[in-house]
Amino acid sequence: MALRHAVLAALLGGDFSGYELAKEFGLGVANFWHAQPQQLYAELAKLEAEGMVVGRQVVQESRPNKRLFRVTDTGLAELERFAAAPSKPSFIRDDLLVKVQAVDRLGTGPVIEQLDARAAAAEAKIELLGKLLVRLRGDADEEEFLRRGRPIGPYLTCRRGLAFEEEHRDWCRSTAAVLRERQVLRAER
Amino acid sequence: MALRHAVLAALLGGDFSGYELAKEFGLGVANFWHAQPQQLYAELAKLEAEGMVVGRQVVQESRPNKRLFRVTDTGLAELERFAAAPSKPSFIRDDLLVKVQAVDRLGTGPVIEQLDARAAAAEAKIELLGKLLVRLRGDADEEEFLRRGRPIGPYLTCRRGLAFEEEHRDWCRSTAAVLRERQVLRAER
DNA sequence: TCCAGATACTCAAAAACATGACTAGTCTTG
DNA sequence: CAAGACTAGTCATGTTTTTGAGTATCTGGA
Repeated sequence: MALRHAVLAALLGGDFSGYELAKEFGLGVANFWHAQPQQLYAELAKLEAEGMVVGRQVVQESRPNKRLFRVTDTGLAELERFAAAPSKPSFIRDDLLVKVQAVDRLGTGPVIEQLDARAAAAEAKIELLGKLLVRLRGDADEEEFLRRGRPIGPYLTCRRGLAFEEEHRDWCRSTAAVLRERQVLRAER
Repeated sequence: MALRHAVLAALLGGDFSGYELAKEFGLGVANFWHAQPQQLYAELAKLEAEGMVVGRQVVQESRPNKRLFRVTDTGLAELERFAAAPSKPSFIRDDLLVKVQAVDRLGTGPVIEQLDARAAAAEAKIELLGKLLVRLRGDADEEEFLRRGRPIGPYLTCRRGLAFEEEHRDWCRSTAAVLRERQVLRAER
């Protein structure tokens, strides 16, 4: 039920085509929701049918035409309703954690490799999000921006994404270190 | 495709019935996967049909009989295969973050309330996980347990869950504080 | 003694999410 | 100048996850 709201929330940041929206979902929006492009096209079509967004054709030369979508008052009202309704709790759901859970009975080599890869991926994302934060707040310093800057929503969700990635990286590193040390100890006996 | 592996990994910790497994999924396993009881019963039936687990009837007086499941060698081999395959990246997907994203154009009151509620829920879970960690490591101190304790898998995933909840709580608190301060500033103007 | 809650499951349906294949022109880079 | 990536989508199918309702017995507390 919430993909639609994620789309509406993303469209508050400007008018986007399905294609552009997909790119947003690859970066900023990825901090709170994840979806394939096909899903977005489908959802936009539904939202338009329900009057939550309106699309307008933009004719382009030298590349395919596109349809830009804008949130309507109906859509904004729906978001307002959604914001006041209770949220469901959020969980982690992660392949790699399943593997770590089972690590006592499994070969640890591949798991350690994947932990390293994940840590590196998280590190890259941290860099990216750091830059995104700077871009979002312009030339204000953070404290000042938090007090008065706009838009504040995307900034706050981005901070959450950043903290998540940092935590993720740290856990991957320390877990890989623990498993490595145990490998060494086992080899010694 | 990974629920089955989460079930297998959970069953490594001992033999469980569907009902007991559901309780595991409410606590320790919740740190890396989430599923409804109905899903678990269905998955266990499939896994049994495929020979990944075996069930045995346990007759009980004064309460319904149950079927305990154990992972077979086939199941363990499947876990091994899974552990060596590449993992998909993990994302956050959270209703509340969607609301925060849109907060510039919405009434902030309900969002702040929900942030407070979430922070409190996270705090409660932190307590719980703290206790679970102590129980898992017995009387060893943490450093020693990480080096030699067993089983280490559940301990490591539990640490991840704990770090996640702490980060979540902190973000909820600081975000609520930011939004409150901005409300005050807006009222003053 | 009644009622809520725990134990132990089952069945069915709907919603959400993921995957793969396809079209078709343009722009960039080696 | 060819290969590959980018723009801008569509269509179909399959899997996973969620939601709701139901059954039946037993225990513990007001």
